[in-house]
Amino acid sequence: MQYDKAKDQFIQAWGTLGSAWGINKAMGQIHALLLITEEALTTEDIMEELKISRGNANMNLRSLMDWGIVQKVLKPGERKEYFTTGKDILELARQVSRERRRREIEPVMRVLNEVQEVEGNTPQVEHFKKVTGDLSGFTKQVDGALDKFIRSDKNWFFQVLMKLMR
Amino acid sequence: MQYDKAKDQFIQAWGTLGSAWGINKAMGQIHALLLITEEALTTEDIMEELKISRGNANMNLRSLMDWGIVQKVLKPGERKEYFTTGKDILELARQVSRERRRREIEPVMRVLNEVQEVEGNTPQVEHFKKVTGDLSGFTKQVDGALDKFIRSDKNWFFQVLMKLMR
DNA sequence: TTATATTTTCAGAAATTATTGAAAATAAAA
DNA sequence: TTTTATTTTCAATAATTTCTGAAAATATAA
Repeated sequence: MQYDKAKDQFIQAWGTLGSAWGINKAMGQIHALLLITEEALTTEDIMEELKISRGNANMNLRSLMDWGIVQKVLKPGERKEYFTTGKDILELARQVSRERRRREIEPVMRVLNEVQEVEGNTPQVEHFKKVTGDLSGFTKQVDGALDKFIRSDKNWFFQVLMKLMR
Repeated sequence: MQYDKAKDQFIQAWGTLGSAWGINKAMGQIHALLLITEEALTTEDIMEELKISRGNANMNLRSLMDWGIVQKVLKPGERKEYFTTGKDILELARQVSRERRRREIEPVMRVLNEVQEVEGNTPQVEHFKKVTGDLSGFTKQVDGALDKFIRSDKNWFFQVLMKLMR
């Protein structure tokens, strides 16, 4: 397979995966492009490669920086800003976990705790408390494991995976 | 907190969480409603509770059945169809994992394998192979662990979580 | 200071996704 | 069979999200 073809397929796939997981397609594509490019790129490079507008590129680069997975690089004596992303996949997974935990798991846990305060002891209410309690318990467990993963080092992760597989 | 308020908050939160993870809001809300309702519900019940149209309810119920997390219940002597969802949260997580694996992880792994076949040995191509190779390796590991989880029983899961936490 | 390069913003347009509602299809009952 | 209940489909519409492009803001150089 030709490099340009492979590159395009990868960028496309990364964008599609993003969409399926609630991430803007362009955001996924920019990330993919930065991943496979060793050097940092300018907004214009990205606009050109992905055929998107300046506004679009700028907005999604900002989002990626908000997620903490893309960094601005300033080159001495250059006026333009360059962008790059870390190439360590495990660190990437860790950062995405960290953000999703903060953005989605935490709010859901807050609601689950709140609604547990429901009044009454009809079967209906009891069932509601049971289900939301179960969800809350499960979420807490996952959250704890995720926290451990986020704080962990490379070795820990692979050791755990090994344990899991046996 | 009043039951109706708690119920509404929970349904709302479940819909929002769904959206953030690439699942249609109404789908999440229907699932939430079925979760907290012990008895099976008809399409009309759902339309009324969530104030959505028949088409919408029908479409999203079908999607939920495609995901394997909602079941049709036929009541003897009744013409209407009823719908319900399993109340076991761990089993729910397992089923969602199973489907996401099939729908998203598998296609991505296929692409990652394909693009590894890229020709050339320029630094650019070498870097591309390195990054997609790393991604592929990471994905395989996660996929394996997920597979184990899907096939596992309740005890296994909690034992693993315990190990993870210590 | 003024000129120039670069980034950011944001209103409007385009594209995508979700929803409605009524007609068509299906299935059970009479 | 016909009638009635119920589900499914789908074209039209609405809502939401994404994208554009040009103007405004910012920053650097002259």
